[in-house]
Amino acid sequence: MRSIRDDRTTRAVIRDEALRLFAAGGTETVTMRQIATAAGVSPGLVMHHFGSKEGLRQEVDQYVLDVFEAMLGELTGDGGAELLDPGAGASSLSEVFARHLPTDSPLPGYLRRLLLSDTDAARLLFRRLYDLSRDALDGLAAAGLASSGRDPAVRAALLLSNDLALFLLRDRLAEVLGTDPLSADGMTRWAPEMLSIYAGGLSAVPPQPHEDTP
Amino acid sequence: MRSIRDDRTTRAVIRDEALRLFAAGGTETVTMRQIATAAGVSPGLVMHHFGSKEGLRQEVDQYVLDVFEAMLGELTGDGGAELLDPGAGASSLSEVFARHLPTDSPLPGYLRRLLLSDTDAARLLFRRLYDLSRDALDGLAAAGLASSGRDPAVRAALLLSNDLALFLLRDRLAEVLGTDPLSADGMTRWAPEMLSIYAGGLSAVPPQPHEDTP
DNA sequence: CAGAATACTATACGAGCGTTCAGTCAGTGG
DNA sequence: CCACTGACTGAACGCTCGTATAGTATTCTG
Repeated sequence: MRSIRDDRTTRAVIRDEALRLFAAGGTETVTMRQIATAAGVSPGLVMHHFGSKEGLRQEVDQYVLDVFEAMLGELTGDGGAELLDPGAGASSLSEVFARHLPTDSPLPGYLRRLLLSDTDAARLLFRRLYDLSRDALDGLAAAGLASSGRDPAVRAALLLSNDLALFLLRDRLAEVLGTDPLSADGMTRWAPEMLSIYAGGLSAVPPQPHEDTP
Repeated sequence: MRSIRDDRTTRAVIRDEALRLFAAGGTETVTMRQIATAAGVSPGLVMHHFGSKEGLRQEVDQYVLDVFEAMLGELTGDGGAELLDPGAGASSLSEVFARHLPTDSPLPGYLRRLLLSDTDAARLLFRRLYDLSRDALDGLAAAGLASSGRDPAVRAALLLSNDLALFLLRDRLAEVLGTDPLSADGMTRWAPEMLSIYAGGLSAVPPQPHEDTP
């Protein structure tokens, strides 16, 4: 599967193919032989580089975690002030990720499986995201842009949960809406609706969309 | 694993144990031998009753779908008028399911795996839920309790997605909140926060909780 | 350029998988 | 009482899995 003019090392190619296959089918279902074939090498070489299937899985895990952590790093520090500002750029985790990742990136799919797996990596990642959500809510509350609610812990969890649902149900949502919600087009449909509810609840009448930026 | 005084047929016991194991570990990971052992029978008997592992899987699928469909049936027809009424009973799918299922029921877990699997059963079920969500939103809009939003299709999908997130992220949410969000206690924390946002957005100051019903 | 290290392949092994099959046992109708 | 049927067992089959190992190419290094 290696295309001509591929600067990655063979080791990186194997890791990337494993990531892609794991994201599509889960780590249990994908076999070492499938990974080897996809990478264009022998099964033995996969063992040579990663020691075992578990070793490969852990390395892919760490790789994905590092990529997301780098993205998350961009969000930290601004206290989530971008949220609730329809004119500004990022307004949610999903949006940030969607902007930084190509549409066909296997990372969202891998993240989905990782988050739902019963592993320490999943727990750590979710805790990290939750803390981020709490900080963002605190920032919004301090700026007077939102209330922390009666139960701030639950409210932060709820906001995070709503956001992650876009990831988890991506395929199902794409089917009923006819648009991938993580694509650019999908985001322009999804984000205003979400922001409208967050701004004024379900009863509020949303403003008319404007075609051009004034 | 069969307890004394078990009125179920052996076939039903196998089906139930398979459901429990499938919910916990996924259909791919669980082996016929594990199922047989859990049901207290030989592997051959599982084959005898269900023909193949795939046959067993399909029967469990259908069984779970039937149970959920029965619950969904209770919701149909009222147009979702219960929603947004903090005093009334059901206000979301999650709440209905949580009320009808024991805390340790394997069904939510099975539903989670089913919904995220790339199967026709998953597509059909999600479509069914989505239609239900659209009907509920229409009902709310007709009753003047909510706006359909700028993009009703997206708004209905968003409400459904938020609701299902509770199912999908149940374990992770329980970890950070210290309460299972699908338990009775968890619901009394979660629901008011959700309703508050739906009623007035993030900025609205929530009313103080009242200990007794006046 | 020799030699060591590393990249890589081919083959094989044992374990565990879904499935098959011959046979035992209990109940049932004629 | 016999023949038949469905429930059920236990051993075995063929296959695929992850992994080990021996050996060959390639690259690095002094």
